[in-house]
Amino acid sequence: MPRRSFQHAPEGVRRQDLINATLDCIAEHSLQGATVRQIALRAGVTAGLIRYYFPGKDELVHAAYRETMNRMTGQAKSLSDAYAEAEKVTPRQHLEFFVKTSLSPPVVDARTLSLWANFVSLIYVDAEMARIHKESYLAFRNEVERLIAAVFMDEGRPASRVELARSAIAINAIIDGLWLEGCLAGDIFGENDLVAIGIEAVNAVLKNPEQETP
Amino acid sequence: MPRRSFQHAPEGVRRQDLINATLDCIAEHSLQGATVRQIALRAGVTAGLIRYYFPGKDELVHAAYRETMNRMTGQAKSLSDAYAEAEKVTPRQHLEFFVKTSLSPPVVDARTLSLWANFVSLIYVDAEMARIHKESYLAFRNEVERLIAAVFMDEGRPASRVELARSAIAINAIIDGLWLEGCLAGDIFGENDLVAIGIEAVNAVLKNPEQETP
DNA sequence: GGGCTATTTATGCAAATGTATAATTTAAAC
DNA sequence: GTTTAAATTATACATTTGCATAAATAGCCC
Repeated sequence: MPRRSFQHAPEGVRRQDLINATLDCIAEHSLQGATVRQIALRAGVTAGLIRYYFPGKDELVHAAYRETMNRMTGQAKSLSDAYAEAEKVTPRQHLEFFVKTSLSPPVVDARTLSLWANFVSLIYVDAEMARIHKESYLAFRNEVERLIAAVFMDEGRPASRVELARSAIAINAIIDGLWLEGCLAGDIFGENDLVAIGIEAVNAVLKNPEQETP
Repeated sequence: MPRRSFQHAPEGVRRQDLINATLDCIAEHSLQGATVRQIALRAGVTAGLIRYYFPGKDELVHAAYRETMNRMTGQAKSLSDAYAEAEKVTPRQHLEFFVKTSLSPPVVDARTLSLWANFVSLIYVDAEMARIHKESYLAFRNEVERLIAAVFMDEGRPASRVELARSAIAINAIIDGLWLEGCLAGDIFGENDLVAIGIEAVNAVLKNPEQETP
């Protein structure tokens, strides 16, 4: 009885295949359904191979998490940066486009949320997952803060360090919250609604220069 | 060798014990760590008993999810309703208090987020979990909409049905997003910061009567 | 085209998991 | 005090899980 035939995969692609298969399994059947056998089946290899590319299943999941976050933040950032570069836009338009990208597919997507929730569920169990989370969270928030700082600067509004941070937190929350709603109940409102509401809310928060009413 | 001694539990308490034990296991060790044996150990009973109170493990998890969402939305709603009843407050103050409650412990809490993420990770796998999610999500959003409608009414601002819905979505997003940030990175900003930012952002969104700039 | 090494398959294993079932104990009913 | 029904424990079972290891294959180097 001959063994099944196979091919040697080129540099790095088998590794990537395994990561993609892991993401598929997690998104569709949750972590419980992402067994080494299911992952291997999906990747078109046998289960043993996983341990050739990764020390263990945990490390494969770590890699899958990093991949997911890189895709999510990368998508929004690179798309809106390319847009800002191509056309001559104001910082405010740049920020708006960033919001729009963050609130449109494929960032807003049931599958993306499923992956995200599965990974977040491991943050309190696995220290490495916590590290990856913290890293990607700060990356996203810094990006938001950068864009807001540019808006303030451009519009000649001096903003203190803490005021800037507060705005970033609020706007980050708006994006995150709408992203959640869009992913979870995407069928309820149309895609454009989400973007419009997001931009409107962000502008409302930014418009708020004086606060103290004595 | 005698069996271990035990007590008959009063009506409903054993069931509740099992649910609480399940929540503990999930919060601390994720769904993977919430095995029937671990749950039983935590509840101080033996594993077989679970199947006396629940048809299977799935149904126990469903019950645990319902419990969690009831606690979360119940907390914010009942606390702020009691507050509104006790003192004579304006609808705007009522809304602010609701925001405050939603952005303070125990709603904002690492454990709560851990539970929530674990449950959400099952939404796409388990139809009953999806039902529970949809139900509790709509309950929360309706509550927000109700509070906002009262504000509009009180301040004599006629708001169309869709305008109201849009405000509710945006404010809901602010609460959800800040809740997320607070749970995930609670150490970064103090508890009061979160509430202050939330109220400020909500007011900014509400302040925004006219939109179209021709 | 014959070796050589990296890559891949195949098989096995011990531990863990959800569930089923029978035996036993508690405590309420009478 | 017995009887009896409900609550609980104990044990067993078939599957599944991650991992280890040995055998086999593919494709490059010379």
